[in-house]
Amino acid sequence: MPHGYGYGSPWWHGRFRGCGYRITVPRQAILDFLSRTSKHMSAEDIYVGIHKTFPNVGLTTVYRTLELLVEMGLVFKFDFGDGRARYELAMGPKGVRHHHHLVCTSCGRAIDYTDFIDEEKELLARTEKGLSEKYNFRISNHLIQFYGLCDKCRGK
Amino acid sequence: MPHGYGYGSPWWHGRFRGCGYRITVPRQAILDFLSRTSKHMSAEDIYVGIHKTFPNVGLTTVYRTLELLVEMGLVFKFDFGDGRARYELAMGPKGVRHHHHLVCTSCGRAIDYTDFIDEEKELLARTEKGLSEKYNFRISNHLIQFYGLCDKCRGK
DNA sequence: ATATCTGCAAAGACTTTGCATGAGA
DNA sequence: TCTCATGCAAAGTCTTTGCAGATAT
Repeated sequence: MPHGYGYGSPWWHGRFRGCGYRITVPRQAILDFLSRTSKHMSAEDIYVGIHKTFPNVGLTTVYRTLELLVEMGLVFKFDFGDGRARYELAMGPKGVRHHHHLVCTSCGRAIDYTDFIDEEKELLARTEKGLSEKYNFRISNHLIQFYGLCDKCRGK
Repeated sequence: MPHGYGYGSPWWHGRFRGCGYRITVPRQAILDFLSRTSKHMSAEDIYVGIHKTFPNVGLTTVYRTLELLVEMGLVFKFDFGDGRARYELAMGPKGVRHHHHLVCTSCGRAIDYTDFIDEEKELLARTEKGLSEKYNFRISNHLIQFYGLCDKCRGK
């Protein structure tokens, strides 16, 4: 069981304890919710999504938890240009699912794609190495997004 | 004179008239200001920057003008993760200067880089073509950013 | 002449902060 | 027990909108 998904503690419990962070109901609810979806959720989406089951969890806690998860590297934060941040789990049950986004500039819809990832990975690895050395940066992450009009919005 | 920089009208006058947009003092001031800098400016940076010379130009107009320029494709809008948008001219006097950004996640500083652009261009062209066909998207733009710690922030 | 543009003030939207209470280890 | 986490309310920031007056063509 690669990432510890089973009947015991979720795999991220150790990660929390290692950092001195507490395992609380809201944090479990948020991580559980994110692990059950493959969409890009806003803070409010998450708040609404867990509200039926956990009505006591406030929007503030959602924001604070997401900030923590992003800092821990468990969650990625995206900006699709509509003024609200989107979040998604960095790794799913099947491990890291490397992908990027195709964002419609008209309706804001974002599509995941995984095409060309292998070639891309190779170029990115080289680029990261080169940039790290040239600019003395410690690169930890990258973002690639394509913008355009989705099929539905092209007709307009 | 490739882009019309000289003693006559700036090259973008025609572009404005072609769209039915008027050439006004604030618009000229903002485009002129952006063309004199190579940095990534926030709306307020621009407002402050032109305020000495054009004290009557309000922040609202800066926002409205930037929105227009982005829509026209004359200006790119970026998000470096600190909650305020940054803008830069899409093309300078020497034509399009294709580059991407290296963003420090600690201090927010953004560095332009143009390394690996040629290889990248080729891969991007193929990727764009493939994605356009597969997802029926009309891709018009892309964004690539690397995140990490800059040399100054690595010491901390 | 007239449709567009502008500035000010106010509103809007998302996110963060203060602080007393509650809960995990 | 004792520090960390939470919820609520309020504040903070960036950005957008309404509207009357000004401006470009």
